[in-house]
Amino acid sequence: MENMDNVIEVLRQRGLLEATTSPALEQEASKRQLTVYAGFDPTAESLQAGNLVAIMGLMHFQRCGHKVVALVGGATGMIGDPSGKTAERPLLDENKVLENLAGIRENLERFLDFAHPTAPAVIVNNYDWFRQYPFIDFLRDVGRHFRMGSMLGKDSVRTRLESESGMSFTEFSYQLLQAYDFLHLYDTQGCCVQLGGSDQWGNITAGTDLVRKLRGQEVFGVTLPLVCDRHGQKFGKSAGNAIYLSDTKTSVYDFYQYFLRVEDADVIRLMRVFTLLSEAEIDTYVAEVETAPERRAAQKRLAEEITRRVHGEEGLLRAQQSAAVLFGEAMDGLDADALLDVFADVPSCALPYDAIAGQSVIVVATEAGLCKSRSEARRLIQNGGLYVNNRRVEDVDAVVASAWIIDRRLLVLRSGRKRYQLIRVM
RNA sequence: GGUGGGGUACUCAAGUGGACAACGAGGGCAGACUGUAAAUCUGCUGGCAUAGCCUUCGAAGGUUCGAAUCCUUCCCCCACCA
Repeated sequence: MENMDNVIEVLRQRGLLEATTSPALEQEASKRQLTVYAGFDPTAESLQAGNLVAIMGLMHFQRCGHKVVALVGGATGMIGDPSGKTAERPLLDENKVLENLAGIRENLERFLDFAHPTAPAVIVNNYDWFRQYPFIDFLRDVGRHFRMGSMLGKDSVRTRLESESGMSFTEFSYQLLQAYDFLHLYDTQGCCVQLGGSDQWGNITAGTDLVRKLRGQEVFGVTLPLVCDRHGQKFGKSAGNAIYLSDTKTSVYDFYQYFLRVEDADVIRLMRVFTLLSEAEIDTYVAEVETAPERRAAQKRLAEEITRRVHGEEGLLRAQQSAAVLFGEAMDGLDADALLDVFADVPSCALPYDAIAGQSVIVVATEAGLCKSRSEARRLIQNGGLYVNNRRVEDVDAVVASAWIIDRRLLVLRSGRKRYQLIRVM
């Protein structure tokens, strides 16, 4: 073990511990190497910032010398977890799940060591053990051990039954599937801890109960707090869109910017949760936020740490360069080559020259994807929020002059103070 | 299967024959102020060739000069009963 710290204590210090099923877990954690698992839904080809909490949880376990298993819910993802949701969601099909699995593995490799000599991380897909499990057998082997009383008592079930939309049997069965996951991992991997968000409590205890009944062994559950901003909004959403870990879904630039824009009131807590910085170091940022909040030193460090972790040193550097140019000195002196280089990760699109020069700004902004519709572009200009090459567009009927196109190759559009969209001329 | 209630825009939620592209709230976007922060104030928030036109109120038909509103059938949800 590279690090003999007690993982439960570490989680507690970092504000990552919500609850455990038993205080005995803390003693176990310092006595022996445990195997812990956390589940991830393969709803997209990439995990989201919201998944970072669970990922960090696993990472701390591994750093404290424990074995970690990332379970990708190929089967359960086809069902849909009702926890924390007010409505059933669309079911995934099998091929899509397998596709997504590959992307999720890439995300996780940034945080977990899959080649560790004594405590390697592994990924499993629960579709592998559910695919061939006949329904009747499952009901006889597993279903028998679930009592209606406790199933109906779960928060996730109760709130849904009380809601207007109700709940389908499919969703109701979800807790059996997740409980069986735990049993399966206990049998095959010796897994004795499940990690999850606080909304997973019901599903986790379903698993610990099942293992106790069938194997007579105590296994543990750990829940992590739901990370919200100070307004109670779930972390990891920007304008309603999720922030993804893959640069194909969320550009490195946007990813970096998301963390850079974190409020003062949230930044320290997020640092504890999402970085490995020591408490002493974080303390220096506490002082910074107190005395010189306008420097945004803590935000910069947070964005730096997490972007480096997810996108590597290269990605971080480009995101920082882009930010320096866009929000710092004017871009006037720079030619297209320099700009394109610096803005490699800023959202951009490519359009033919004729689709830009001589076209109205409204059309170009829409074609470039900055605005969803021409009406929206028109409104944006009327509100004084549309910029071309950092110059505000005053006239709704303005036309893009060919002279605006930098080196005949690049046009910089901006909505408001901070949303940029580059157009590369083909 | 029966009875009753319900399905309206991103969400919640008004509207029960014309003044409805549809009140209000939240969210979102933009402007001012700032520190790429928060709070506050202001404007916008279906589409388009924007003083006009087109498409939308679960779906499809119908009545009417005119429907989110009335009728018919169908789909889905909720509650109680069986």
